[in-house]
Amino acid sequence: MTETYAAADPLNATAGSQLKSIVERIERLNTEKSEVAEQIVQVFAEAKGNGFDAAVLRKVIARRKKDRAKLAEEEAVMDLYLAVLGDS
Amino acid sequence: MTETYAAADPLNATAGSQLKSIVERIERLNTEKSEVAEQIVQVFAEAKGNGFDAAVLRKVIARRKKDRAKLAEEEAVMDLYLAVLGDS
Amino acid sequence: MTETYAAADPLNATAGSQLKSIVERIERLNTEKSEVAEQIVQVFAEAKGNGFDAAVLRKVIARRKKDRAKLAEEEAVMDLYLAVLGDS
Amino acid sequence: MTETYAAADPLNATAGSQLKSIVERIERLNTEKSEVAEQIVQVFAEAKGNGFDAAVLRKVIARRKKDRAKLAEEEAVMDLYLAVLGDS
DNA sequence: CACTGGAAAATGCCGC
DNA sequence: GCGGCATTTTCCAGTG
Repeated sequence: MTETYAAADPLNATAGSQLKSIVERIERLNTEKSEVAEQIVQVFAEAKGNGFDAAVLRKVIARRKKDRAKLAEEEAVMDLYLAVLGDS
Repeated sequence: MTETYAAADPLNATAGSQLKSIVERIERLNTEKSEVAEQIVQVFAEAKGNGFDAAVLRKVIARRKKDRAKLAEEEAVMDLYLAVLGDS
Repeated sequence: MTETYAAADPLNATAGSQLKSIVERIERLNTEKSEVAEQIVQVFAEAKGNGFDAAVLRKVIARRKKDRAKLAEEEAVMDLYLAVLGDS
Repeated sequence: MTETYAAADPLNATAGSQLKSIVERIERLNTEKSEVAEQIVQVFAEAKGNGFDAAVLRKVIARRKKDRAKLAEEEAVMDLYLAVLGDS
C-alpha cells in the first residue's frame, strides 16, 4: 500500500499523463486543421479578388475530386428524375 | 489591336495560370486537412488501445473548447450591451 | 411481355407518381418555411420600429434557446459519465 | 408619483409588454419553422424508404428552384474553368 | 453499412 | 455594393 493508491486520486499518475498527452495532441491537431481551413478561405478570397467566381471554383474542385463513374451515375439519375417531372 | 483579343483563348494566359494555381493550392490544402484529420483518428485509436473511452474524451475536448469559446462570446455580448447603453 | 418493359419508360408509373408527390410536397413545405421566415423578419422590423435593438433581441432569444438546450445536454453528458462508471 | 415611475423598473410597462410580445412571437415562429423543417426531413426519409436517392432529390429541387439563366451562366463558366485546367 | 450526431461550409441577410 | 454574421445545409467521422 503506497500513496499511489490514494483513494482521492481518480487516475494513477501514468494514466493521468497519458490523458493529458492525448487531449493536448488532439487539441493541437484540431488547431492545425482549423488553420488549414482558414488558409483555404484565404485562397478563395484571393481568387475572388482576382475576378474568379468562388461558387464555380468550388464546383470545379468538387467535380475533380468526385469519382468520374459516380458523377455520371448521379447525373443519370438526376436526368431521369427531371424527365419524370417533365422538366427539360 | 493586341493578342488580348485572341478569340480562341477562353481565358488569357495570366488568368489561366492563376486558375491553375488556385485550384492546385486548394487541392493541396484539402489534402493537408485530410491528413491532419487522419492523425486525429490515430490518436483516438491509440487512446482507445490504452483503455480510454473515446466518447468521453470527445466530450471532454468539446467541453474545453466550449469553455474557451464562452469567454469570447460573453465578452462579445457584454460589448454589445454596453454599446446599446451608449457606453462606447 | 408487358408494358412494364417499355424501354421509353424511365420509371414505372407508380414510382413516377411517388416522385412527383415527393417533390411537390417538399417544394410546398419549403414555401411554408420561407413564409414563416418572412414573418420573423416582419416582427424584427416592427420591433426595430418600436425602438428595440434587433441584434440584442437576437442575443436574448438565442440565450433563452441555449438555456433550454443546456438542460437536455447536461443530462446527456451525465448519462454518458454514469454509463462509463457502470452505474447503468 | 405612481408605480409607473418605480425606479427599479428598467423599462416602462408598455415597453415591457411589447418586448415580451416580440420575443414570444419570434419564439413561436421559430417553433413553427422547426416543425416545417422536421416535416421536410420526414418526407426525405419516406422518399428514401421508397428507394429514391435523397442527395439527387435535393439536387433536383435545387435545380428547379434556381433561375434558368443563372444556371446556364454558371455551367458555362464551369466549362471554361475545366477547359483551362485540361479536364474533360 | 446505414444512421446519427456534430463539425464545417455555403448560402442568404443585414448593416455600413 | 461589399463584408461580416447568422442560419442553413452538407459532409464526415463514429457507432451499433
